[in-house]
Amino acid sequence: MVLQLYNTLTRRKERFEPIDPTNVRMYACGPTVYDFIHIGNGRMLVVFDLLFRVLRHTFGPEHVTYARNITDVDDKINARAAEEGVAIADVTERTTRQFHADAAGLLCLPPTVEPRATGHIDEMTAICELLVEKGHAYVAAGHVLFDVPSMPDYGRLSNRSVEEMEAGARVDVAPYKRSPMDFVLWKPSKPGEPSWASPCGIAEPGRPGWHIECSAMAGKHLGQVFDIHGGGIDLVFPHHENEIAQSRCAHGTAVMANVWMHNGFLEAEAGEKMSKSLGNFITVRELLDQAPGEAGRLALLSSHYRQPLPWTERLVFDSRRTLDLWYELAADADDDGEIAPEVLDALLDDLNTPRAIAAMHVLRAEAAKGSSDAKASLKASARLMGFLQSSLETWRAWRPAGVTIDETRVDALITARLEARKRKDFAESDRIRDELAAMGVQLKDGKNKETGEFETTWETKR
RNA sequence: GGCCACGUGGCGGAGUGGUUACGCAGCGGAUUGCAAAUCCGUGGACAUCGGUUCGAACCCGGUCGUGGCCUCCA
Repeated sequence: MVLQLYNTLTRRKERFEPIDPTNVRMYACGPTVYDFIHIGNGRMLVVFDLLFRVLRHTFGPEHVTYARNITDVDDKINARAAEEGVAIADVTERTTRQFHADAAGLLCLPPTVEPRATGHIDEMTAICELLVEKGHAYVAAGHVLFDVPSMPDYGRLSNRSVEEMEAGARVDVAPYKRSPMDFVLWKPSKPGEPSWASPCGIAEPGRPGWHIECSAMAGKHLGQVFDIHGGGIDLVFPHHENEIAQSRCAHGTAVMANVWMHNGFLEAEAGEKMSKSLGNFITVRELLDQAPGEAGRLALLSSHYRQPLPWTERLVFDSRRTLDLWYELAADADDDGEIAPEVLDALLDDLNTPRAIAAMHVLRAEAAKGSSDAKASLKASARLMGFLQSSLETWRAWRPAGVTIDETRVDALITARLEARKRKDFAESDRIRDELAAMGVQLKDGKNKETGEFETTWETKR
């Protein structure tokens, strides 16, 4: 089985052929750092992290370069800083720290490189110069604007023609634009806004437009043409379309990236897109407060990445239960198990995570019946996908944010209950169980697998 | 208005021209002092109408419905 990926550019699933198998290069559009990310951003992180892991497995960990940028210059950041009365850098640094914690919380590996927009201003102005030089951009009223009609196949990624877009255009047409679809590469800064020396002979200082930072960073870290570019489906137009326009016209290449991948949306209740502007979102931080990160990760991978994913508390709950079973079983599994072919095949088939997870359920059942091969395979397969990343003890010790339980007291009560049970004093035994329940502790009676002895474990109520 | 997805059992969710997806819930059983947890087993589906085909949930067309993009957005 070879890796196949769905390519937005061709609207087909295609066999993945890297430009250079010793250096497979992928780029994903990371966050604009002005606030906590929400779980839709989390889905993108997890999906491309999984792809990163699959590529590393296929081509070797040292043969994959994953660039995921941080956009730290943007109007929303400026607005947030003004609102809080703090320096812009305070907002971007704090939010970047939060973002790193959230990404790690969802078990995402750090990308190979994590470029920041503000560190690539020179590359951005260079692209502006190049585009003006080549007749694909022009200067007007202190702006550098991309000249959309100068690019014959503009709109190929989103499958729309300039005429169509103009027909339904809701964009404000600034008077200095030659064509309504032209977009900003560089714009003047107002006093108090971050600013840099402008390119193309513009005297006033300015700042970059929205799309140019990705062209600059991808070009610098991955080259003029690279393998995979990803992001949320809402980025297809205009963001990725414009990135493509800038990069291809500046570099004179036929493509910017060979494969374009886009993940679908999370849906809030009523099948509505979850988004910041609608306000119907929950943050990754809130998710990580109420469930272990791996449960959130499993929930985010529970439908195929291109499909919409209805988000419910139930989904997170079920995901956590599933992981409970995997953790319990894998605890004493061999570390050198084989990744199950069914799991790997599913992942290689355009990251078919629901199929991979179904295969894991089958392995789990076999492992539960006593197959040590299945058990080791379950562990290896789960690890490939970014699960079972901690010990059983750590997994069990997870607590929701704000919940503190006096474990010494819990242990004492459990011991007292076991003694009461031995005396067949079930009234007392049940009373203690109720007392623990009131503390938010759920008891689980069972038999020790090895000794066969009766034993009681516990967890926080869910 | 233009472009693009999607419509599978109570819920979630893969798949696909002819054979079990899978999970949760339900039901039955095992276990348990009783629960919970766990384990085993099990019923139940392919929006609608036509067409192609020996055979379609899967291909084609119409209809109905839902959602997304076209503006900041993962």
